[in-house]
Amino acid sequence: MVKYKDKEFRCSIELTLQLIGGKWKVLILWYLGERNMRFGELKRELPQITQKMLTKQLRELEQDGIINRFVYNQVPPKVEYSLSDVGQSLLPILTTLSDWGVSYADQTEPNTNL
Amino acid sequence: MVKYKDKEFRCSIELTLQLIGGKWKVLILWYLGERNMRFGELKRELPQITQKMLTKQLRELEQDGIINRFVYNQVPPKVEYSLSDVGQSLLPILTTLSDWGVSYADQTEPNTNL
DNA sequence: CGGTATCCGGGCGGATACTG
DNA sequence: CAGTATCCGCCCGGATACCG
Repeated sequence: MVKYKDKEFRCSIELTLQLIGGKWKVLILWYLGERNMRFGELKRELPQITQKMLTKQLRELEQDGIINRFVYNQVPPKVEYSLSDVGQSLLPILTTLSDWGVSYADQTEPNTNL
Repeated sequence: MVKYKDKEFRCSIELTLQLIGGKWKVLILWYLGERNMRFGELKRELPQITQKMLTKQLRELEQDGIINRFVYNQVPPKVEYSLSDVGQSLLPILTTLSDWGVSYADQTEPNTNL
Protein backbone atom coordinates (compact mmCIF):
# COMPACT_ATOMS: atom_id res chain seq x y z
CA MET A 1 0.00 0.00 0.00
CA VAL A 2 1.36 3.41 -0.96
CA LYS A 3 -0.02 6.85 -0.34
CA TYR A 4 0.64 9.78 -2.60
CA LYS A 5 -1.15 13.11 -2.62
CA ASP A 6 -4.16 11.85 -0.68
CA LYS A 7 -4.64 8.96 -3.03
CA GLU A 8 -4.08 5.44 -1.84
CA PHE A 9 -2.70 2.80 -4.13
CA ARG A 10 -2.95 -0.87 -3.39
CA CYS A 11 0.36 -1.35 -5.12
CA SER A 12 3.08 1.03 -6.13
CA ILE A 13 2.71 0.10 -9.79
CA GLU A 14 -0.52 2.01 -9.75
CA LEU A 15 1.35 5.04 -8.51
CA THR A 16 3.82 4.75 -11.36
CA LEU A 17 1.08 4.36 -13.93
CA GLN A 18 -0.72 7.31 -12.40
CA LEU A 19 2.38 9.41 -13.05
CA ILE A 20 3.20 8.31 -16.59
CA GLY A 21 -0.11 6.84 -17.73
CA GLY A 22 -2.62 8.49 -19.96
CA LYS A 23 -2.47 9.24 -23.60
CA TRP A 24 0.50 11.54 -23.96
CA LYS A 25 2.96 11.52 -21.08
CA VAL A 26 5.22 8.71 -22.20
CA LEU A 27 5.53 10.32 -25.59
CA ILE A 28 6.44 13.65 -24.03
CA LEU A 29 9.00 11.98 -21.79
CA TRP A 30 10.36 10.04 -24.75
CA TYR A 31 11.05 13.19 -26.72
CA LEU A 32 12.42 15.08 -23.72
CA GLY A 33 14.74 12.15 -23.12
CA GLU A 34 16.42 12.90 -26.41
CA ARG A 35 16.84 16.62 -25.86
CA ASN A 36 15.35 19.63 -24.11
CA MET A 37 12.50 21.10 -26.05
CA ARG A 38 10.37 24.21 -26.21
CA PHE A 39 6.61 24.13 -26.02
CA GLY A 40 6.18 24.67 -29.73
CA GLU A 41 8.71 22.00 -30.59
CA LEU A 42 6.82 19.43 -28.54
CA LYS A 43 3.60 20.56 -30.14
CA ARG A 44 5.11 19.94 -33.57
CA GLU A 45 6.31 16.47 -32.60
CA LEU A 46 2.83 15.60 -31.32
CA PRO A 47 0.58 16.82 -34.12
CA GLN A 48 -2.54 15.24 -32.65
CA ILE A 49 -2.38 16.78 -29.20
CA THR A 50 -4.22 19.99 -28.47
CA GLN A 51 -2.55 22.93 -26.81
CA LYS A 52 -4.74 22.52 -23.79
CA MET A 53 -3.82 18.89 -23.31
CA LEU A 54 -0.12 19.50 -23.89
CA THR A 55 -0.17 22.27 -21.30
CA LYS A 56 -2.07 20.11 -18.85
CA GLN A 57 0.23 17.11 -19.23
CA LEU A 58 3.32 19.32 -18.87
CA ARG A 59 1.92 20.94 -15.71
CA GLU A 60 1.20 17.57 -14.17
CA LEU A 61 4.63 16.20 -15.03
CA GLU A 62 6.16 19.34 -13.58
CA GLN A 63 4.18 19.13 -10.34
CA ASP A 64 5.10 15.49 -10.00
CA GLY A 65 8.73 16.50 -10.26
CA ILE A 66 9.37 14.56 -13.43
CA ILE A 67 10.20 17.46 -15.72
CA ASN A 68 11.62 20.95 -15.27
CA ARG A 69 10.14 24.08 -16.77
CA PHE A 70 12.37 27.05 -17.44
CA VAL A 71 10.94 30.37 -18.56
CA TYR A 72 13.23 32.78 -20.37
CA ASN A 73 12.23 36.34 -19.54
CA GLN A 74 12.00 37.67 -23.03
CA VAL A 75 9.55 38.71 -25.71
CA PRO A 76 8.35 36.68 -27.47
CA PRO A 77 8.25 34.18 -24.61
CA LYS A 78 10.44 31.13 -24.60
CA VAL A 79 9.83 28.16 -22.33
CA GLU A 80 12.05 25.14 -22.28
CA TYR A 81 11.19 21.76 -20.83
CA SER A 82 13.67 19.15 -19.68
CA LEU A 83 13.71 15.95 -17.71
CA SER A 84 14.47 16.22 -14.01
CA ASP A 85 16.68 13.65 -12.32
CA VAL A 86 13.55 11.73 -11.44
CA GLY A 87 12.45 11.92 -15.04
CA GLN A 88 15.84 10.68 -16.19
CA SER A 89 15.44 7.68 -13.90
CA LEU A 90 12.33 6.77 -15.87
CA LEU A 91 14.10 6.44 -19.20
CA PRO A 92 15.35 2.86 -18.69
CA ILE A 93 11.83 1.84 -17.74
CA LEU A 94 10.41 3.49 -20.85
CA THR A 95 12.96 1.61 -22.93
CA THR A 96 11.96 -1.65 -21.28
CA LEU A 97 8.29 -0.96 -21.91
CA SER A 98 9.09 -0.09 -25.50
CA ASP A 99 11.12 -3.22 -26.07
CA TRP A 100 8.38 -5.36 -24.58
CA GLY A 101 5.79 -3.70 -26.81
CA VAL A 102 7.91 -4.33 -29.90
CA SER A 103 8.44 -8.00 -29.14
CA TYR A 104 4.78 -8.35 -28.26
CA ALA A 105 3.73 -6.87 -31.58
CA ASP A 106 6.23 -9.09 -33.38
CA GLN A 107 4.84 -12.19 -31.72
CA THR A 108 1.19 -11.42 -32.25
CA GLU A 109 1.03 -9.70 -35.62
CA PRO A 110 4.36 -10.16 -37.34
CA ASN A 111 3.16 -8.82 -40.67
CA THR A 112 1.57 -5.56 -39.65
CA ASN A 113 4.48 -3.75 -38.08
CA LEU A 114 6.30 -0.98 -39.83
CA MET B 1 5.34 3.43 -35.26
CA VAL B 2 3.55 0.23 -34.36
CA LYS B 3 0.22 -1.10 -35.50
CA TYR B 4 -1.94 -3.36 -33.39
CA LYS B 5 -5.56 -4.25 -33.94
CA ASP B 6 -6.21 -1.35 -36.30
CA LYS B 7 -4.81 1.14 -33.84
CA GLU B 8 -1.63 2.97 -34.62
CA PHE B 9 0.80 3.90 -31.91
CA ARG B 10 3.48 6.47 -32.38
CA CYS B 11 5.66 4.48 -30.07
CA SER B 12 5.50 0.96 -28.77
CA ILE B 13 5.30 2.14 -25.18
CA GLU B 14 1.78 3.26 -25.94
CA LEU B 15 0.98 -0.26 -27.07
CA THR B 16 2.30 -1.66 -23.81
CA LEU B 17 0.34 0.84 -21.74
CA GLN B 18 -2.74 0.07 -23.80
CA LEU B 19 -2.39 -3.56 -22.77
CA ILE B 20 -1.66 -3.14 -19.08
CA GLY B 21 -2.92 0.39 -18.41
CA GLY B 22 -6.15 1.32 -16.78
CA LYS B 23 -7.23 1.00 -13.23
CA TRP B 24 -7.11 -2.73 -12.56
CA LYS B 25 -4.99 -4.76 -14.96
CA VAL B 26 -1.65 -4.49 -13.23
CA LEU B 27 -3.26 -5.56 -9.97
CA ILE B 28 -4.85 -8.56 -11.64
CA LEU B 29 -1.56 -9.52 -13.25
CA TRP B 30 0.24 -9.02 -9.96
CA TYR B 31 -2.03 -11.47 -8.17
CA LEU B 32 -2.00 -13.97 -11.02
CA GLY B 33 1.77 -13.78 -10.96
CA GLU B 34 1.72 -15.32 -7.52
CA ARG B 35 -0.68 -18.13 -8.30
CA ASN B 36 -3.57 -19.15 -10.52
CA MET B 37 -6.86 -17.84 -9.23
CA ARG B 38 -10.57 -18.32 -9.71
CA PHE B 39 -12.91 -15.47 -10.57
CA GLY B 40 -14.26 -15.26 -7.04
CA GLU B 41 -10.79 -15.28 -5.53
CA LEU B 42 -9.72 -12.35 -7.65
CA LYS B 43 -12.93 -10.57 -6.73
CA ARG B 44 -12.12 -11.03 -3.06
CA GLU B 45 -8.60 -9.68 -3.50
CA LEU B 46 -9.95 -6.62 -5.28
CA PRO B 47 -12.79 -5.52 -3.04
CA GLN B 48 -13.37 -2.25 -4.88
CA ILE B 49 -13.79 -3.66 -8.37
CA THR B 50 -17.24 -4.46 -9.68
CA GLN B 51 -18.04 -7.80 -11.27
CA LYS B 52 -18.61 -6.12 -14.59
CA MET B 53 -15.23 -4.43 -14.56
CA LEU B 54 -13.41 -7.55 -13.43
CA THR B 55 -15.05 -9.53 -16.20
CA LYS B 56 -14.21 -6.87 -18.74
CA GLN B 57 -10.58 -6.59 -17.72
CA LEU B 58 -10.16 -10.38 -17.72
CA ARG B 59 -11.69 -10.63 -21.19
CA GLU B 60 -9.38 -7.98 -22.56
CA LEU B 61 -6.32 -9.58 -21.01
CA GLU B 62 -7.41 -12.91 -22.42
CA GLN B 63 -7.97 -11.54 -25.92
CA ASP B 64 -4.60 -9.84 -25.80
CA GLY B 65 -3.05 -13.22 -24.99
CA ILE B 66 -1.75 -12.13 -21.61
CA ILE B 67 -3.78 -14.50 -19.47
CA ASN B 68 -5.38 -17.92 -19.96
CA ARG B 69 -8.94 -18.75 -19.01
CA PHE B 70 -9.83 -22.35 -18.23
CA VAL B 71 -13.42 -23.40 -17.66
CA TYR B 72 -14.05 -26.57 -15.69
CA ASN B 73 -17.19 -28.27 -16.97
CA GLN B 74 -18.95 -28.73 -13.69
CA VAL B 75 -21.77 -27.41 -11.56
CA PRO B 76 -21.36 -25.02 -9.88
CA PRO B 77 -19.08 -23.49 -12.48
CA LYS B 78 -15.38 -23.08 -11.88
CA VAL B 79 -13.17 -20.82 -13.95
CA GLU B 80 -9.49 -20.47 -13.38
CA TYR B 81 -7.25 -17.72 -14.65
CA SER B 82 -3.51 -17.92 -15.11
CA LEU B 83 -0.74 -15.97 -16.76
CA SER B 84 0.20 -16.99 -20.28
CA ASP B 85 3.83 -17.05 -21.35
CA VAL B 86 3.39 -13.52 -22.60
CA GLY B 87 1.91 -12.55 -19.27
CA GLN B 88 4.81 -14.16 -17.45
CA SER B 89 7.18 -12.04 -19.50
CA LEU B 90 5.50 -8.97 -18.06
CA LEU B 91 6.30 -9.80 -14.45
CA PRO B 92 9.84 -8.40 -14.44
CA ILE B 93 8.48 -5.18 -15.91
CA LEU B 94 5.82 -4.97 -13.23
CA THR B 95 8.48 -5.43 -10.61
CA THR B 96 10.53 -2.65 -12.13
CA LEU B 97 7.53 -0.34 -12.22
CA SER B 98 6.77 -1.22 -8.63
CA ASP B 99 10.32 -0.58 -7.47
CA TRP B 100 10.39 2.75 -9.23
CA GLY B 101 7.08 3.74 -7.64
CA VAL B 102 8.36 2.85 -4.18
CA SER B 103 11.55 4.84 -4.54
CA TYR B 104 9.61 7.73 -6.04
CA ALA B 105 7.24 7.78 -3.06
CA ASP B 106 10.20 7.57 -0.69
CA GLN B 107 11.90 10.52 -2.33
CA THR B 108 8.87 12.75 -2.55
CA GLU B 109 6.88 12.03 0.59
CA PRO B 110 9.05 9.97 2.91
CA ASN B 111 6.69 10.30 5.87
CA THR B 112 3.41 9.29 4.30
CA ASN B 113 4.20 5.78 3.19
CA LEU B 114 2.96 2.73 5.01
C1' DC C 1 -20.18 -19.50 -9.14
C1' DG C 2 -19.40 -16.68 -12.65
C1' DG C 3 -21.13 -14.24 -15.17
C1' DT C 4 -24.89 -10.58 -18.54
C1' DA C 5 -27.99 -6.52 -19.20
C1' DT C 6 -29.18 -2.04 -18.45
C1' DC C 7 -28.81 2.48 -16.90
C1' DC C 8 -26.09 6.40 -15.58
C1' DG C 9 -22.81 10.16 -13.81
C1' DG C 10 -18.23 12.25 -13.93
C1' DG C 11 -14.32 13.36 -15.98
C1' DC C 12 -11.00 12.80 -19.65
C1' DG C 13 -9.90 14.66 -23.64
C1' DG C 14 -10.99 17.64 -27.65
C1' DA C 15 -12.62 22.10 -30.47
C1' DT C 16 -12.55 26.69 -30.65
C1' DA C 17 -11.74 31.41 -29.40
C1' DC C 18 -9.07 34.65 -27.00
C1' DT C 19 -4.53 36.84 -24.61
C1' DG C 20 0.07 38.88 -22.46
C1' DC D 1 5.25 31.96 -28.54
C1' DA D 2 3.07 29.94 -25.05
C1' DG D 3 -0.29 29.82 -23.11
C1' DT D 4 -6.10 30.62 -20.84
C1' DA D 5 -11.06 30.26 -21.06
C1' DT D 6 -15.14 28.10 -22.26
C1' DC D 7 -18.02 24.67 -23.96
C1' DC D 8 -19.04 19.89 -24.94
C1' DG D 9 -19.22 14.83 -26.49
C1' DC D 10 -17.93 10.45 -25.32
C1' DC D 11 -16.84 6.63 -22.93
C1' DC D 12 -14.73 4.74 -18.79
C1' DG D 13 -16.10 2.90 -14.89
C1' DG D 14 -19.71 2.07 -11.39
C1' DA D 15 -24.60 0.57 -9.40
C1' DT D 16 -28.02 -2.49 -9.68
C1' DA D 17 -30.72 -6.28 -11.24
C1' DC D 18 -31.06 -10.60 -13.42
C1' DC D 19 -29.36 -15.39 -15.35
C1' DG D 20 -27.50 -20.52 -16.60
